[in-house]
Amino acid sequence: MPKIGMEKIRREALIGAALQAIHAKGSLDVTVGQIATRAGVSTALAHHYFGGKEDLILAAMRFHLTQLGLAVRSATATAQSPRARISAIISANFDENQFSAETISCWLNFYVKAQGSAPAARLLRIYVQRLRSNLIASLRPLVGARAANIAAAIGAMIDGVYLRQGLSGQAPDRVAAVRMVENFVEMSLRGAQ
Amino acid sequence: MPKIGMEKIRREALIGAALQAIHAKGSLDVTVGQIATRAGVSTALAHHYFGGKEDLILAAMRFHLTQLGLAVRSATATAQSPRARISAIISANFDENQFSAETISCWLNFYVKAQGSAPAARLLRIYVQRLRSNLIASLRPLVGARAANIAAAIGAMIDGVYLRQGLSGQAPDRVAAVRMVENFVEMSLRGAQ
DNA sequence: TGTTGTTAATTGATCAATCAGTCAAGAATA
DNA sequence: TATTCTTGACTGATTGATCAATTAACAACA
Repeated sequence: MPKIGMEKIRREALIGAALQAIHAKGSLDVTVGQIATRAGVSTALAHHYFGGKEDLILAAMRFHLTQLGLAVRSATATAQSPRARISAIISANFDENQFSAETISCWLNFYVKAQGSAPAARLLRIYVQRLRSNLIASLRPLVGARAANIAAAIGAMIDGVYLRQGLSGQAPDRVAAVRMVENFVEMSLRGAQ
Repeated sequence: MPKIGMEKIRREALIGAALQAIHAKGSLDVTVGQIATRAGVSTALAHHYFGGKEDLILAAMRFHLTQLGLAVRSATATAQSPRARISAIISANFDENQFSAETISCWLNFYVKAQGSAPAARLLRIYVQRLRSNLIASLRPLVGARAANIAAAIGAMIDGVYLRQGLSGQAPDRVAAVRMVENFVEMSLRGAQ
């Protein structure tokens, strides 16, 4: 029963289905057919709206990138100090939506995809860059020139926690994750004069 | 011109070729044919010696796991104190062989594979577990009960550095990597009483 | 030494399965 | 009717895996 203005609905459904499928299989090696079926449409329709598998995957990446961006902006909006902004950034990176089993396995797969796909690498670099500049902006008033190094370490630690969470097979522990990174931040700030 | 005793030679050649191919493509999505050609043998021979693609990939994982284990053991052998042993472990994880573009992209792919393959997950957990217990053993005399948390953070940071190195596309900077982790260790030890 | 049988090593050819992408035609709405 | 939406059916290409057949090394023996 075709209706008017289905494009947006279908695209969103297909992106959601792609993310589900990636998580379910733990790999980007999902067929367009599996994604389409999950979205309740035909393979041909997926191609019709996205042109090809590659573009569908990239759209799924962009979706998560946007979600994370929104979470960070929302969390930092109410922060009243540089220190509070740092905590808000960290907290947003580990919030319920980002630090879930499904999202984690998708990010992990995107990282691997980036090794062989220039567009995917570009998208991931946006994430890295954005996190980095957000952190540095908040760190500089507190630690000056050390901001860059500390930001890099925080970023690596966050990514590492994601990586290991994906491997553990256990339910993500947001509190422990935040505590680990916050502890590092505290030590880094204390180490500054 | 078949000779006797080729099995060991062929297996090593195929494992090496698999690692090269994985790095070259940046993905585990390499065909048995590509690997076999790189090793200078036929597809059928690869199957003959490894049973199937899965086993060949797992053998390649085991190879890196062994190499890393040897590097750590060799580095810690001469360490005269718990603190020195920690540095030796970190240094080994970032030595020339481990922290190379080829090895990094392989590890990254293995992490993803572990999400959908129980045997691969088991192998990776060996690595995580071994690093963890090595670190804790050396940390406990220095920081007591905080050892477990610090070890987890060090492990996450190491993995995170690998992850980001894979994405950067630049030549690995071992010195900077070691400095970042060592700096965290220093802060953690100073934070102990 | 020459002959013969046995085992190890290796491959070309091929199969069955899977998949991304295409297209023309059908169905619903305006 | 024109437009939008949707799909079944199909294809060209790829891939992991299999297997019968070939070649060479080796061993026992005459």
